[in-house]
Amino acid sequence: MPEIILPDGSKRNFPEPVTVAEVAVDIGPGLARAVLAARVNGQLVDTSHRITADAELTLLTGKSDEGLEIIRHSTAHLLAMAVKQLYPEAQVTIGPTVENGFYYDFSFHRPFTLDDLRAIEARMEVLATADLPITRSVLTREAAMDFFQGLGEHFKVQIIAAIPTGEPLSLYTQGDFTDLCRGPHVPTTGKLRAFKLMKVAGAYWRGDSNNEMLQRIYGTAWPDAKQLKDHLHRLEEAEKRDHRKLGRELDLFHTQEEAPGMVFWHPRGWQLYVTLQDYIRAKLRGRGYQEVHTPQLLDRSLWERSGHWEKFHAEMFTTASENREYAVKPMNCPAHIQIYNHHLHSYRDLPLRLAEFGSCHRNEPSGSLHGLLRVRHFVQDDAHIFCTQAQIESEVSHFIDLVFEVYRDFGFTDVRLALSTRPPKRVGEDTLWDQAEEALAQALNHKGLTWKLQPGEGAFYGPKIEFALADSLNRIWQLGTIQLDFSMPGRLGAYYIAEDNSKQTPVMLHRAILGSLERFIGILIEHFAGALPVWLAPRQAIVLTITERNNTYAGELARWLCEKGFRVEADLRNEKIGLKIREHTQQKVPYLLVVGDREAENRTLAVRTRRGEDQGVLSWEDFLAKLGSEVLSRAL
RNA sequence: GCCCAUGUAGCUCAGUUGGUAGAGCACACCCUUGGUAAGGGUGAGGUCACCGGUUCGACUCCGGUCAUGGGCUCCA
Repeated sequence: MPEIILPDGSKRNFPEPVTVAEVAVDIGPGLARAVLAARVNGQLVDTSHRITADAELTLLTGKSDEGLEIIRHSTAHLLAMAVKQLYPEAQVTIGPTVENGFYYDFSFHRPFTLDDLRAIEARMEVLATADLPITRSVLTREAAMDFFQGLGEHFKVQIIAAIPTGEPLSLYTQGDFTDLCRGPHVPTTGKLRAFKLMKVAGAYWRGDSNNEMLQRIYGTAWPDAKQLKDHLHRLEEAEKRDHRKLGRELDLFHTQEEAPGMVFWHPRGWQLYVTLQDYIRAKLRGRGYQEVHTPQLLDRSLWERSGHWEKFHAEMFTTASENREYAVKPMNCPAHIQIYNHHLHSYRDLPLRLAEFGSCHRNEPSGSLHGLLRVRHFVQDDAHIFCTQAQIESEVSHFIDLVFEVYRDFGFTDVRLALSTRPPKRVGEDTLWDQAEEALAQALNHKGLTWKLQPGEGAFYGPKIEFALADSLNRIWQLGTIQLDFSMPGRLGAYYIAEDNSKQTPVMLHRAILGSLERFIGILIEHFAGALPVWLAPRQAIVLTITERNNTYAGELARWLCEKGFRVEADLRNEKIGLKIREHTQQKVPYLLVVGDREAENRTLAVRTRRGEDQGVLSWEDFLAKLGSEVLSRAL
């Protein structure tokens, strides 16, 4: 006699055990059609699940996040079924859901082509239309192993072998296809109506680069056709703001074959770069930082002492000259320690904060390069803080404040924090790691911040706090970091004289706010879709003439604004005003200042924004004041 | 580094069983001096990524290299 409590608190009584599907029918035919799975007393189950005792029940449809997950997971099974029907020799492995969709990895003797993908998708459509029931069965681990052994699915056998003995395993069957799966799944394949296969890619079995390369097919799936269409539209929009495309269109930078992973900054891109550097310099002012600059090349022996050579020499660029071998610096810390070591320090000197726009080169794997977001030459807004154990928490705390302030200036308010702790391969005593991890956690907790623990993700020399943010498309980017280092100062002989006249090794904090200027600019471009706020825009305004009669006046105006400290150009070409408006709007210049005979006569300018708004006719001084206040307030 | 795809004019792209290349935009010159998202005409511009092979002949076929793109792995 189960009594079922629904999420709205209402109760329904049944004389005997009922399935989830039967409850849905009891509530209404619309829900009966829409229900995909359910949560019974917190447990996710299929609609065929029989409820035998009193229970809390939530019916899941495609409208809920959980329902959507189930749709995607079931679509992955549908994909595997189609692949097995078309290519019986293909071996199935795993098929989880991912953001916006799913993938399924197959082992196959040849790569899947785009034609294969189309054929598979067509077969999936057929199987979905056939509306095959999806049924669950439970087998012992041994029986399941025998079953997949019999099918010749060796990867599934390996998966089962990795599951602890004694656990019963569930299998899901639809038509002639059966897959090992925890479930739940939609009741029939007909519930899968809006999906699309997106791409095929390689992926290592179990994510290990020593293993076989599998064929991964990615797909997207949604509750209905409209949501699928919207998703595809969002992808198109994201493509439009790709920083590589905008970098070319806005003439900011380029890369070329002769310097893979290294950027040629064009005048406008470099203007942005310098603006960012100036901004960071201004932020460091008054916070006790001192800017330094160190060599690009340092003798190999220094990197051996720092420990980097052993761990990273394959990714370091080297050069030899006059019987010496140098490494192009991949990071700045050993160089900053040299500056620290140049003087004898008292505990009274600490904390000592050395900042550098540190130019670094890392020979990243060729396959990982990506526009400005993953490069081989980049400049970090780097700094190293030398301090005592006791000063760690306050230094970390001040840094967190600084990071939040900086991100807010760019309009990023959704900042996410993570604490990464000791990795398996590391240097330093565990007691040091205990203290270091504790100090970072304390700093976060004392500020009342929420943060995520990332066990094993720390650097080899110390734990770190990572700062990530969400951009206008809700994509997450990791930017800033503060890392504790109990190791390198000791290895490179840094010390200070403590209050008791003893020699002590300082703690070093590595920290960056933007991370690398290159990467940050890439993120900014995509976040703003190229329409940078006035304070960042390479060209803040452009003066457009109606006829060549107005050239002298336009030139005067542009020069005056430049002298006042703004980035303004004049477009004196013999072209129609419509063309000039179009071109500079596309170039996303914030303000277009139109001057014709009327404006020249009255010494005014007609203001139009890149968004097409007419802001009327202003005097020189009024426009200057407007520009000035927007730059000062960093208006977005 | 691994898997797949791609590489033709500054940009976006055509080029159909192998016979040394086209368009639009951009560029140059000329006409036009026009008031808020493309005025008109003429012209110039390519070692078809690079190297090698097959062939009488290769942008086209084959092999290799490099780069780019999408993933995987990695990311001090």
